[in-house]
Amino acid sequence: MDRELTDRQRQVLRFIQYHLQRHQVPPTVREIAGQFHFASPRTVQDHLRGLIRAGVVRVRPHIARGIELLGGGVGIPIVGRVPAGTPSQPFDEVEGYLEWRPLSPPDGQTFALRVKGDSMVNAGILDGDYVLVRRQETAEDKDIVVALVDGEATVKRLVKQDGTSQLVPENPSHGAISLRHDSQLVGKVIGVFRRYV
Amino acid sequence: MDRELTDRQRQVLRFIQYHLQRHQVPPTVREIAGQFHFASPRTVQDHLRGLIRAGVVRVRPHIARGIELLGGGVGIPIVGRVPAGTPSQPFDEVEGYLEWRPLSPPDGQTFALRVKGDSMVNAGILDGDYVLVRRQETAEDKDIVVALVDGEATVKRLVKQDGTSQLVPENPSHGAISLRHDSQLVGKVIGVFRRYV
DNA sequence: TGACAAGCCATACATCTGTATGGTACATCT
DNA sequence: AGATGTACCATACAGATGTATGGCTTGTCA
Repeated sequence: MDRELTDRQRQVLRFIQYHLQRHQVPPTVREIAGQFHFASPRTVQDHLRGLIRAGVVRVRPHIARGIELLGGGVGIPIVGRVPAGTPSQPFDEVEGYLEWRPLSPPDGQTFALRVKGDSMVNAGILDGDYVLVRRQETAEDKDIVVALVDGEATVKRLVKQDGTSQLVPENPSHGAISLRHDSQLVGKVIGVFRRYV
Repeated sequence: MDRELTDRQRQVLRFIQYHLQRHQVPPTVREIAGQFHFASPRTVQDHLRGLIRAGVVRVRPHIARGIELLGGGVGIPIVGRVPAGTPSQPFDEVEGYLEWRPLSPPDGQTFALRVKGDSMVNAGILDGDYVLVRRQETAEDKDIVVALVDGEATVKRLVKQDGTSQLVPENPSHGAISLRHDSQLVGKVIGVFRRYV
């Protein structure tokens, strides 16, 4: 698997990406056929098989609109060079797609949490930011984690030293909290998202 | 339209959101019925009609999996209280869904850019972060913007004062750049995304 | 008490949809 | 010359799917 895509296959893949962005659902086999003026659904099957072999797509069998994109493509295009002039099709300078579906595999173990307070400002996590958290009960030294302290969820950096664990803020005006047995680790912060109104 | 949702309707909506996150596609009418142990697809139709009247959902007629969420819901669930115990069904404590589809309407005016340098650290934008940019040629005072300076894209805060415009970094060790006519404003930063490996 | 809405059920049907069978045309590589 | 792979076509079919018709029950509100 993971072979090169042919031109046609790339076109089909692009259309699937486009359809997903536009309609929130992948196209049916016949909708793809319609787009490319294929007279037979079989033709689409062939191309899909190619995409599957290349490892960029999965198809849930016997399920309507069962095409799933594996490599991403649902999101915001990441441009390499910023085109100065016309805001035309960015379709070509695109380096990839920024998305967080791969951050959230279909296991329900990823969630978002709104940050309260400024204890992590020096790590670039501000009040009101969203942190993306993957649920797990252990973490490495220096990981940024979410822990339950006195029933409240806090975001801190985990520092393991001499057999003890501490929740260390990234703000000189806050103190560290030693991770006691009653403080429970909820998960690891795998991303930060901030939105300007 | 835009009336209150009933409890049942809210549950159905939650399930649609959950299904979208999990499978990249909305559920079929019968998949919803299965989830709630409805014996008849008609029951789902009733609830869908309610959701349509409430304005939170659109249904593309006669199209498989034609349910479209209007208010968002494709993304990572934002939890209110962090459940300490079992990572069970997430779809009840969910406050909303973190997503950036609303940031990127299908007009191709939004793109992402990888930040180089630390000139905006004090605004919580670090080296390697992605900024989400909406293309526009003007911006307000205090907006964080992307501008082309000497052919390079930079992220700075725009400060308008006494009829002049300046690109001001959020880092004391960097200097401001006056926005000359040959420096071109590319767009406004509407979001920041950072991913921890 | 009666109107009304919410929530549910049973059944039916045309069409949509994934998938299979069995082909043709045209390049490329051996 | 033969094998191989890509790209396409015609047709068929079982099951999935949206949707309609016609009900039933329960609680609410006037």
